[in-house]
Amino acid sequence: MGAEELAKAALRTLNAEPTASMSRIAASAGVSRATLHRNFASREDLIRQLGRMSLDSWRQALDTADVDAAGGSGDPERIRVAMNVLCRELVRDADEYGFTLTLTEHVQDAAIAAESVRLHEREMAFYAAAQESGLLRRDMPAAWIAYTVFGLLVGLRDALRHGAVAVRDAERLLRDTILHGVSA
Amino acid sequence: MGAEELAKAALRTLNAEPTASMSRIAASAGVSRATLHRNFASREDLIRQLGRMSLDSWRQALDTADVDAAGGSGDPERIRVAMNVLCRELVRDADEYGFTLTLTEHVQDAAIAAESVRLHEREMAFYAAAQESGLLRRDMPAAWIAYTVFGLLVGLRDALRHGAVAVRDAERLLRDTILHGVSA
DNA sequence: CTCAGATGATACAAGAATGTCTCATCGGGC
DNA sequence: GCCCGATGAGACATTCTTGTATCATCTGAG
Repeated sequence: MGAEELAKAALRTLNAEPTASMSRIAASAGVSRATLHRNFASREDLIRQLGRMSLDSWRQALDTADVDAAGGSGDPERIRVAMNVLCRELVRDADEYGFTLTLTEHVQDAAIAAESVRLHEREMAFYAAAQESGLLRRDMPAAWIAYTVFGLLVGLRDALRHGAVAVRDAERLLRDTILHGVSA
Repeated sequence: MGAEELAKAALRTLNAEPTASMSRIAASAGVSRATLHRNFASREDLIRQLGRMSLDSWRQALDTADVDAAGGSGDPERIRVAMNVLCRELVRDADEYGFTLTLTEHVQDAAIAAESVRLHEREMAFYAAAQESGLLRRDMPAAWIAYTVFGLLVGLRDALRHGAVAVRDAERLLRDTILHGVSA
């Protein structure tokens, strides 16, 4: 089993059990604790790599949605499309990297924290552009919109985990709720 | 320092640092570890009591909003008022009991898990009634609406914690976003 | 003042998790 | 068949946390 697979196995375990010990993670992955430690020098190292994977996935979501160019263009239609793509990509993230959403250990690593802030600001700038273009309402801070999306991702993660919503409905529900809320 | 104050101090510490040890909790509260243990036999006991406090607060929110009677009445105006009150109460909860929102240890205690399910269903029934009365959209599962509110509370908690939004704006932002989303 | 109760400081044992190490075993490539 | 690398099993020391116990000190009520 390669380091990549092992990391994903660890991710699955930690998604279900965020405080799982190295023993449990190894057992769930079907390898010995020794092998786990051969691939990840320490628990901190493992968490850090998972954090990086999560940030990579987030960055890829922003890239795929092309938020920078779309935001810079100011074109409402283009921004609308980017917003849709972003929702789709973020749903995938929430499903895959769920536990990193509410993980607090990450902040300890300066590089990860810095990258997290950078992506957060990139996303926020996009929302600000969407506000200016008239796509999103202007009577809220762009920062709050970012926290809205984040929070709804957490809610979606839990809803998926508890089986309250089906995966195939996830994207529509998320996008609809972000944009229009739950009012009739 | 009474047990009540101590619990609240512990709550503050755990809000900032969800995995804080008993030593850290005691130090943050300004008491010795011995005193902390005199008030709470074990860490599990402390967490359980905080969980109970959180659930009490949640139940009180539902009670204050009078969701059962409002939902049962089917009166849209009454439901609308209840929804507003519920938002106000939940904002208070998110601020005060933030860390319990994403705490996983609680599930271990059967009584707490059961009560949590009960309140969740109470809230969901209210949303279902709100859907039937025409206040909330019907093209979403009531369960998803509950997760929406939950997720936005998590987002709000973090936004408040990071200083991204002011406490005085919290209620309006939450209610507005829940009901109408962020679209212009 | 006196004393009971609460508190702080400290020590102690038990358990869990971590990180390192060694050794035996297995399996594929040569 | 042989060997090298990866793996599993297990031992080990270390550290952290927890829960308990003991003792000195402080404080407020009587």
